[in-house]
Amino acid sequence: MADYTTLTTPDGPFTVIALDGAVLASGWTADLDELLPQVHASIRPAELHQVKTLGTLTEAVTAYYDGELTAPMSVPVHQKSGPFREHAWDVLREVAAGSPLTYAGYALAAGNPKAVRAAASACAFNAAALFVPCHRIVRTDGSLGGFRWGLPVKESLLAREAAAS
Amino acid sequence: MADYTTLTTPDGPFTVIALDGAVLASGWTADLDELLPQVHASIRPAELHQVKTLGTLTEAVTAYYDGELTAPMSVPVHQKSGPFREHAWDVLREVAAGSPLTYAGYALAAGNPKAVRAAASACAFNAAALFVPCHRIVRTDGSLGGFRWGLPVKESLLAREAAAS
DNA sequence: ACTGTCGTGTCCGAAAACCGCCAGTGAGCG
DNA sequence: CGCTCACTGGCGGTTTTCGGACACGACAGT
Repeated sequence: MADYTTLTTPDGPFTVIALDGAVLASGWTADLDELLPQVHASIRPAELHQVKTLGTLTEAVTAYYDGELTAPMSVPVHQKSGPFREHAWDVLREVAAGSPLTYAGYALAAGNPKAVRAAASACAFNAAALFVPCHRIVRTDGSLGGFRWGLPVKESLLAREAAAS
Repeated sequence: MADYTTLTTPDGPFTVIALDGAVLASGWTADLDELLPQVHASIRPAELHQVKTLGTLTEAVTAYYDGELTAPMSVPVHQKSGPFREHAWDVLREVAAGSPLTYAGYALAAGNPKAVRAAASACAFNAAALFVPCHRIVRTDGSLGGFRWGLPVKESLLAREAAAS
């Protein structure tokens, strides 16, 4: 039985699903059916309970939009996959706002320069958007690449982080 | 971190691995490497700690060999598999000593008369020998069938239980 | 009698499909 | 000649799918 809440942001409604104080999934949508399937089947909650706030988790989001860009990086996140992805996600949380990485650079940082495509998969299957800042990875040629929650949101996030640094 | 202990029986050394008072695995061997792989990977303990006794668990075994054939049936057992097997294991614990069942009869009792082969698999993958009395299932033609700990042990157990009833 | 075939649930290994990419090509254009 | 752009093949980790293997027994065909 996990909790969820939706809050309003400049980029639209942002929903967070959490269990035991750790984020299971999050993204710019108000639709749970878009969010739940991203949670690895083995830890997917059977039931959800709507709450007004998730304490430090929701605070981190509002803090982020108030300019404290590092706030979401320190909340616990719980997601499962293979060894490479899990490590890659950890690495991703160390990437600083305002200095985006290319997919190739990200693969390198994750310890396997040749695993570019796998690194892109790690981004694609990251369920905890914002808390694990997959939006900070862009293509080598400077174009944005993909984003589950829409490229406009990715662009907005990057612009906000670039402006603050 | 689970506990284990080995005790001596008329049928040879018998080892029990237990966690939180429930049997994880057991069998007529003194070799942990024969026992551990039987525990479902998702609940397999990383480390083992040898103990002198496992309290009621070891008492149930000695009681059994003293003639209290039902003693092992009431100790908690913890093992994981698919729905059919888990149910089949529960059913198996209700089979009385001294009145062995055929594999076919066992499949029937487990609720799926056609799943004879699956029932045999349930026996084969039962990790908690004696506590879940898979030795009480024999072939339709009266021959013993298989037994992970050696057919002589299976025969000895059945003879003991037949004599007492 | 003896031999083959199928049914059933679960696990295991191998193989294939999937991808939020990228570097190397070759054609088209000014 | 220099540039862009569309196309292609290759890259690696994970998930999904598929085919076989089993502690057997009933049945049909030799």
